[in-house]
Amino acid sequence: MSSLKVHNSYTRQKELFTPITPGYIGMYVCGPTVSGESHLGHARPFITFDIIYRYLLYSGYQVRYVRNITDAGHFEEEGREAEDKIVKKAVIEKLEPMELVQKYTNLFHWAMRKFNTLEPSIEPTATGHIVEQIEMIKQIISEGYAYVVNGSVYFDVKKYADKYPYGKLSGRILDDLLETSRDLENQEEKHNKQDFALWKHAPPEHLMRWKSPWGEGFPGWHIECSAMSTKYLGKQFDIHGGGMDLLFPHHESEIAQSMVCNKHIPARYWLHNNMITINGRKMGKSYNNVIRLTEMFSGNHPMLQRAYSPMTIRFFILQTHYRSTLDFSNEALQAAEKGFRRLREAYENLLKISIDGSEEAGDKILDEKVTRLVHEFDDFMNDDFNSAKVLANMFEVVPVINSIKNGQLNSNCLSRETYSLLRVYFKNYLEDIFGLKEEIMVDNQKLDGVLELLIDIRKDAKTKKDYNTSDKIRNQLQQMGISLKDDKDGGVSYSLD
RNA sequence: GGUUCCGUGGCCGAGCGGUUAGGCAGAGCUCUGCAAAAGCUUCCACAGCAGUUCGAAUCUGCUCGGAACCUCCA
Repeated sequence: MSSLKVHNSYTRQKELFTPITPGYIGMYVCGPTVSGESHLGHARPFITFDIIYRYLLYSGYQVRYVRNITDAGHFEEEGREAEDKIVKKAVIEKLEPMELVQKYTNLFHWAMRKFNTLEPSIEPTATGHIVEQIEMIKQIISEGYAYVVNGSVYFDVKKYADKYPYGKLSGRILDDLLETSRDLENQEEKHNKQDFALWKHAPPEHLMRWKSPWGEGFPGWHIECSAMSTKYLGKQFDIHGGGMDLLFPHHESEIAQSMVCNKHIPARYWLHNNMITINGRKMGKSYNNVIRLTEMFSGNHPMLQRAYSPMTIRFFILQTHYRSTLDFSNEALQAAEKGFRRLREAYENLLKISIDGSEEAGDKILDEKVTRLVHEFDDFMNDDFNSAKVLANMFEVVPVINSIKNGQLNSNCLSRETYSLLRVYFKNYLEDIFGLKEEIMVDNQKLDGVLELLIDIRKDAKTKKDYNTSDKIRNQLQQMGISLKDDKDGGVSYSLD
């Protein structure tokens, strides 16, 4: 079997992945800012890194997956706004800041459950780690890489860059930053434009505030991730993930902070997912083109022709490599929905086929092809998590499965061993790694019973060639969104829309 | 302006030197009481121009078009 290679943003290369401690992996992923509702764009990193987390588990690693909740709000770094976003919104909605944070945290968790993502091992909050952040800032000051002005603390990027490679991750050159930095207000506190805040002094109207050695204030944007990743994963860990738009300044600053305190680059492998675009443009609040997850699931948005289920979206995201942009459109979502259903039904057929396969494959060429296609799953995932290629191979197997189910292919064309290989791999990939669960849950046994009865009555009618009755049953069920399908093997199956 | 990336068939998307990727849609056929599903077959490609090479969607150069980051951003 091949070994795992990942594209490391830090080196811009695909590298062989070797964990610091054999068998164990520490992974930190930048989580949501719970000052508002998550949109489709936010779903991508959390689904992407969920797949990565699941694949690492599948590969036999013991993984500690840390994903933070930013509940202290992100601040206008340059201090353009004297108050943080969460507080602003709280005033508008007349809510306590923590009430707002709680509301959106709950909503986020609800969406993650819908997407069938595994819970992280630790989900630390920024507000719960103020002490750690203050300690880290103190250390940066004592190391000489930060300075205090009017109750705020700034990181001295220029000084840092003399000794460390600032800008390596994001491919930025310090001098360019100096020239191109925008002229923003309230910058006079900073020694240099590219310096960033570690701690901000809180003006009197600011509700979220904590005591610190520099007066009352709140933490800067980047320090929480440095503090929490160090606390839970150590001075150096294996994987740091997030959206590409976080490369600069967020992750660059994170590296600088951790470098000063821990003398190590925090993570060995930096993985970044690309953006979801809409009409070729990044989905983001600045562009005013977001579709919220609640809107995706309900279809209640002007750009949506209808609702799209969480699994459809998950499948949609999986069909593309995580480092490519993914363009949203109704057409693409509907194509994903149909494709996913076909794959899912083939999987169910695979489980239904009664194996009277022999030791020897009846069709050696087909058997070898199927075996090869399945064995490639791991190779593709080991190649920087290429889920798109895995799905393509799965779809190549689909006609084989369906043909066997329909009797168009003899069931002993594959060897017994190949059948079990198929079952094991489809289960591992579809359920465990890709997390694509069946959505149409007929958990209601009564409904199941009623349908069985109707199917039975219809079968009798058909035997008597009473097609009026049989068609009536099928057509009316169809109108209710229940499709009856006469299978080749004489059975009848149904699916709910 | 700086840095980086991308441009693949009707749509979405893999591929990164030699292969039919794959999905959705379209066409034809098979199966079927009809239908749906399924199966089989099939049409439609690599932005443009030049170069390297036995061979390029894949490498190089230029042109055109688009995007991300440089500011909160997944």
